[in-house]
Amino acid sequence: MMEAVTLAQVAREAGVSPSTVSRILNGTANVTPEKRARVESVITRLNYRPNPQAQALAGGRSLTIGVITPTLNSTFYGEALAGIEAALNDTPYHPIVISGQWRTEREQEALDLLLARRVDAVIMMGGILDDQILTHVARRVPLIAVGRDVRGLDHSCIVLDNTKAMQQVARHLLDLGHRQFAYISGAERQQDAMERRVAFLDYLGAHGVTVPPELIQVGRYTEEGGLEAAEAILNAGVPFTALVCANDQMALGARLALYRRGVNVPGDVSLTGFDDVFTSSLMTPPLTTVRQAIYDIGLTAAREALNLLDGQPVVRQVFEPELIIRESTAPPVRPRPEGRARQGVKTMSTPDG
Amino acid sequence: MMEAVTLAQVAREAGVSPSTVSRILNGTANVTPEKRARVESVITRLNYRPNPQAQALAGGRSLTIGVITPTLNSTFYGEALAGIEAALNDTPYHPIVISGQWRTEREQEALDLLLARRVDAVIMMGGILDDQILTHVARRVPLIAVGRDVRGLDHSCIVLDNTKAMQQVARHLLDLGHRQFAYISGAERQQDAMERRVAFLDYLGAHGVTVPPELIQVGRYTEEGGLEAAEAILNAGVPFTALVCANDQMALGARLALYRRGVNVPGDVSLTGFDDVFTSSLMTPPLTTVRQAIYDIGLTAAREALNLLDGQPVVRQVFEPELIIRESTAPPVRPRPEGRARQGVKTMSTPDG
DNA sequence: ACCCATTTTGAAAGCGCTTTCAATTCGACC
DNA sequence: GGTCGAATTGAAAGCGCTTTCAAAATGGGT
Repeated sequence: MMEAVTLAQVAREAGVSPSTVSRILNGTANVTPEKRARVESVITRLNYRPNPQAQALAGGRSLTIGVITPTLNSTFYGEALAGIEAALNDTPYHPIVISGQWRTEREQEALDLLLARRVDAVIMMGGILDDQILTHVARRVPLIAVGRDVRGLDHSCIVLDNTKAMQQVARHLLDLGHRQFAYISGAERQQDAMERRVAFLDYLGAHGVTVPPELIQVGRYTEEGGLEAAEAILNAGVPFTALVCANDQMALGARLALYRRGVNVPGDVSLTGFDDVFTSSLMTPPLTTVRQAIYDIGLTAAREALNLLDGQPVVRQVFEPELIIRESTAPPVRPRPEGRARQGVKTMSTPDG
Repeated sequence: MMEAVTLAQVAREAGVSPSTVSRILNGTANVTPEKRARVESVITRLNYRPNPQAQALAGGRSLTIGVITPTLNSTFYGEALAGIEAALNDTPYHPIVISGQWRTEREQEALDLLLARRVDAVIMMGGILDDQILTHVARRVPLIAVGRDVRGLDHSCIVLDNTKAMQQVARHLLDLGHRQFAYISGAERQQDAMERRVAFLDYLGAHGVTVPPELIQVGRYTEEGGLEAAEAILNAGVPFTALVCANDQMALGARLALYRRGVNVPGDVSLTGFDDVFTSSLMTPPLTTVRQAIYDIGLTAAREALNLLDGQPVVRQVFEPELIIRESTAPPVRPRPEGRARQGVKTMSTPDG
């Protein structure tokens, strides 16, 4: 709808060859200051902006970085995206985001699409695609994995120390005096879900506490999943004083389940999450959780991707978790006799005293 | 890192000219079935995928659609993005998203970037950029505005009937018996924030109810803003039984402020939001709000953009709001004597209060 | 069988840029 | 002042595709 200015026009206008303009644009070679000034003034006068498609074609680089996120409408991954965007902001690169929907075939499609688009690098956030496929892709294009370990791509992984994180949660609750726990896990095929569950149960075990199998439920990392899992746990009829969730979203769902049963948080049950999604600080009560510096993780991921592109060495990054204690956890106060609760309300009972 | 297959290779392999392959790819002209079959088999055998950059350069279209969203980590806009992604999914087009951060200069940058990237169309979600700038841009590239009216671009706007929506909220609360209201507004420079506030106050006024100015606060559409606004309202010392928020995010913040003051929802105060963000159904208590079919709005926006690209006529779309009554609203039971709220006491409301 | 109007096809010219490669200019030095 | 190496510049060949344009193949009619 409007003729765009081309490099050739700039060159003509400035009385130099296209090559020279290109060199100035890319800093590829020395140019007389006088000519440089001339060209630059023409560029601003004409408001010239190089055509990325042409640059991509001629330069063999698309100047785009593909990002695969599990979902677009999540506060958690959204913040990672914000970090990536910020990191790329003053580089010539640009993110191009596709969601994988937690589905293998969708992730595969996304990957194919990105490769077809000739992205210069790929950032894979989470995801359930096989390590094997990822290592294979990594041979074609620089790849950074976020929130998961990929066998054979150790350097390009950015992960959180899930084990340490869960140990902090467990210790916090143990310190408060809790001995009866329930646990809501993420989808088991996701690596970090496994890590978190194992870390939690092991730590408890090491301190002489075991969790009854009925009180361990899978919540698929979603709010609905957390809600259903919490209901299943409440229905089990086994007493517990602390409910630990493998992420904040499930904690939110669980919170509603507890609310509906009239279970007071943290009065009757202490509740914890994982991630420190922004809205967790606004829950009623604000949620005790483990902070993942997800924005920074996104930032780092993008920077690492750029390093990879530069041929610079990258190194596996492990982010340290930070326990954020808010108001959803408290000592297990009053022992509450079984069956005392209002009608229709399943009750928790007696902490060990 | 791996030699990509080119159209020329396919042509050679299939014993036809590049032009023919191109024609088959784009359906630009008839081709003998026999040749078509031959070429297609070669394409699948070689797993050929056209280079989008080359297509863009030669075809004059970049096959991308620029999307400007206020922020990347919002459930609300995230869902719109999901809708856009879905709509574009089986078209050759692809979204490229930039966030505007509610800042004029940032939005302008985003727009410039998209134009520099030669996007074929632009979808502008919300935003505070001048109508004038947008109409100007719209002359260069097809533009769809979401959630705002742009003077002179009526056809390309997709909006919600904010007035009707707020009237529904007001009526609902009025019907419940509320007469004393407080209101938390969005940032005033945003069009819909104005529309909602005016609609709400006017409707109330028409029914003989006025809202004291101290009970009208601006919350910038953010959670923190909502929290602060609610505190200001509580500090005003003027009694009210219903707190109406111009979006769900502010309602979430306000909820926390109420919780901290020991104000029971909906026992002491009824709370309403706007948007029906996914997590609103999981608040404690689940939030009464107005549903914007934001995913569908995203879907529609993308389709309209495609229509615009096809040169087809587009028409202004007005989405109908739907009041979603949940548990955060109830009749105003006990009149609350001034200043009764317990300092520092946190009470959860229970369902069957 | 022949002619002419259609279809189908291929050759070739770009799209806007980068990047050799070779030519030109410059400056330092003898 | 002339020579040589280094620095600067321009011509031209692509990058992988689309799209005229004209040539070749087809087929219907007589």
